[in-house]
Amino acid sequence: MAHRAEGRRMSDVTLKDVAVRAGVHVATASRALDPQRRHLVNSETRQRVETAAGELGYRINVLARSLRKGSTGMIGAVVADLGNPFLPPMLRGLEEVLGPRGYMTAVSETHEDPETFRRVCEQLIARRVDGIVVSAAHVGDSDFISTLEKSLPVVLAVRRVSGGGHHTVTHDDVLGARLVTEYLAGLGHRRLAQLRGPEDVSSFAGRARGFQEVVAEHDCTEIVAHDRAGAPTTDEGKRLAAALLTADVGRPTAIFAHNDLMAIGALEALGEAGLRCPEDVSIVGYNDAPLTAHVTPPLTTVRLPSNALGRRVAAMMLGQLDQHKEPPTTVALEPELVIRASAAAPARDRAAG
Amino acid sequence: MAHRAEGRRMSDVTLKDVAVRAGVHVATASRALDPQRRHLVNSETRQRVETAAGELGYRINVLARSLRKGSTGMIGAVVADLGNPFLPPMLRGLEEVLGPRGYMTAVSETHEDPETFRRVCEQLIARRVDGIVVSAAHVGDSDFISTLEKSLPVVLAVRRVSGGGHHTVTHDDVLGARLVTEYLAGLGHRRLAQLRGPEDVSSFAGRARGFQEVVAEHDCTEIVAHDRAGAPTTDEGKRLAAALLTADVGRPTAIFAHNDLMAIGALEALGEAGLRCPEDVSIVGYNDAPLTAHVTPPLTTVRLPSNALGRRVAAMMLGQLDQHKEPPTTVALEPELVIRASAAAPARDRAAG
DNA sequence: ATGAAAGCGCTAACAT
DNA sequence: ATGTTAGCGCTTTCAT
Repeated sequence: MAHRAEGRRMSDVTLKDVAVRAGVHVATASRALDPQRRHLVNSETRQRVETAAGELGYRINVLARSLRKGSTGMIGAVVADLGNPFLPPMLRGLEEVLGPRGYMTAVSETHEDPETFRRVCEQLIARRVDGIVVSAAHVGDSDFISTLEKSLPVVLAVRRVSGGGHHTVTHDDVLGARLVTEYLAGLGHRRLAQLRGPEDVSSFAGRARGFQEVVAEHDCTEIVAHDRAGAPTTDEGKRLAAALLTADVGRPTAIFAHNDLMAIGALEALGEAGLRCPEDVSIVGYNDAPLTAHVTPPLTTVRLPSNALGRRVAAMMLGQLDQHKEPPTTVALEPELVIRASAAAPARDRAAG
Repeated sequence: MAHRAEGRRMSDVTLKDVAVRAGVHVATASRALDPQRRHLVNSETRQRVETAAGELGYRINVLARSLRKGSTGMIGAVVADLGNPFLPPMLRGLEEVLGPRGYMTAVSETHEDPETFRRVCEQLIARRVDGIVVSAAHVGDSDFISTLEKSLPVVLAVRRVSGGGHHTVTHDDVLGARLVTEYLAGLGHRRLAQLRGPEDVSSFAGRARGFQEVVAEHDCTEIVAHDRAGAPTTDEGKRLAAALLTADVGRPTAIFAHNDLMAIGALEALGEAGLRCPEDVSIVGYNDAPLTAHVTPPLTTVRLPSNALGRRVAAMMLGQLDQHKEPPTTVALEPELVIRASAAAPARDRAAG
């Protein structure tokens, strides 16, 4: 822009310049260049304007347009951590449906920090995005989300907040955990444990609940870890699993890790304890992250329909953008158990014990 | 915004509203709310303005501000695929240095599609971002990048383009490949092969070159795959490796895969051919992606200083933003060989062959 | 079919 | 220390 360059830069070419060169009024130039209104202008004039624009290297100033029109055509996507394997497919799903409708998606990270989360959201509102997709919420963020909703359309993706009342699309984490736990119980396991992720994230809370429901229904025993993961990482998984393996109430025959990283950590802990998977202890993960099929043993885990989730989120956003005043609903998409080799029937002697 | 809501929304509160409520002129309100100019206003008046702003839930309209000031405080980051493991740390590096300087980073994906690439860049320029970080370039994009540079500061990250002449920060891929290949040669391997990624991406081109340099220097033989990967995926790696293992010129004793996914694919191909790694064939990957330490055997690979790269990129961007007219330079950051278990000395009989 | 004029919300130069 | 005025680049009535 002018303030920074000595000479005029291409982006400094303005609609007025184009109009002058084409010998028309800016209003006409504006019409000629807008797909929506080009039919209002003589096709010959339009030609002239288009040529002029091309020759000058004109690029519309979306800032000015947005200011005038009151909308930016931007959707902000706020995610906790781009390292999460389900995010790329989800973001792609968003683009796939928002893009053709003329919206551009901009992704920002919070790194799971509440303050950054708020700052990023405020920032996006200040920039007048037309809507925000929040995939970084913690369960206690309900009031804050309500605040945001006073300013613009919001859709919660992946993570819900307590209380409901917001437009949200999540994975069905309770179901996912039930799938895992029922599979384990069906295999004959009775002494089960879970490696829990941070409970202020609805995904982990849901998995914990699904697990416990099934444990209760099948009269299994939950071997409880005294601790829970600070962050759901490989190291934390290893630490928690190690504690579990030496529990004074006896060790579990199967472990449900709330995500694949912790499952891999548990695998490591097993190895260091001289135990084998799945012969001595079965392990199941969650997310079906890349490469989980290639660890040893290949990890049984849960696959999430993340691309579909992104598309649903986008559809819900469009609903709000288009003024369909649908009441807030939360839809939960069904995950799928991927059976590989890290879980098997418990050894005879242990099952009997 | 007004056009979409029936009632007035919080974001529709304007500076004028604040000024009226505080009983001052908008200009005064503007000053009072700007950290840079608050000292120009009586502290008592400032109080009144701040209170009024707080009560009304005023949020500055960055669109209007940017239009007036001629800069947006936004930096666009254009990446090929968020699934790439080196991107999150790099993006974080960007934020870490750009954030404190008042810039916000917005990430967009191209999915490796040239048309999307151009569209996204144009879009960002239309939105008047202050600069673009391009991490999705193909080697032939030099002219296009030059075009962009006419409009705004550009820094190339990770991938360079042919011809040079742009501000760029990359990983030293030639060095990385040399590290791998020298390690392999040092182990005693003489019959080497590489699994090449798409050659229109500088990273892969560099790795191919480093590999071939060392092969020539150590009088090794490159067993050439007739094919190359369309996309550097596990499946492609498996396909290429399978072909290599049945090559009529005899199979290699070591394979350098241009990334970890292809290396894992090669591991699979080995397994299906009844061969063991590293006893029969050594395999080395690239990127040190998550979980590569946990596959069997743990993958020897190359670790990239991606966070540092992001920070350097940001610094280079700030240099341009701050008008230091440094000439375009390209800096290449050194990667590091991570020795695990997928590469070992070749078996005696094969080494002799 | 085109032009004139107003204004989106803000900041900067210039008064006072 | 505060108010006045102009204008960033565009779109949108309203005239013609």
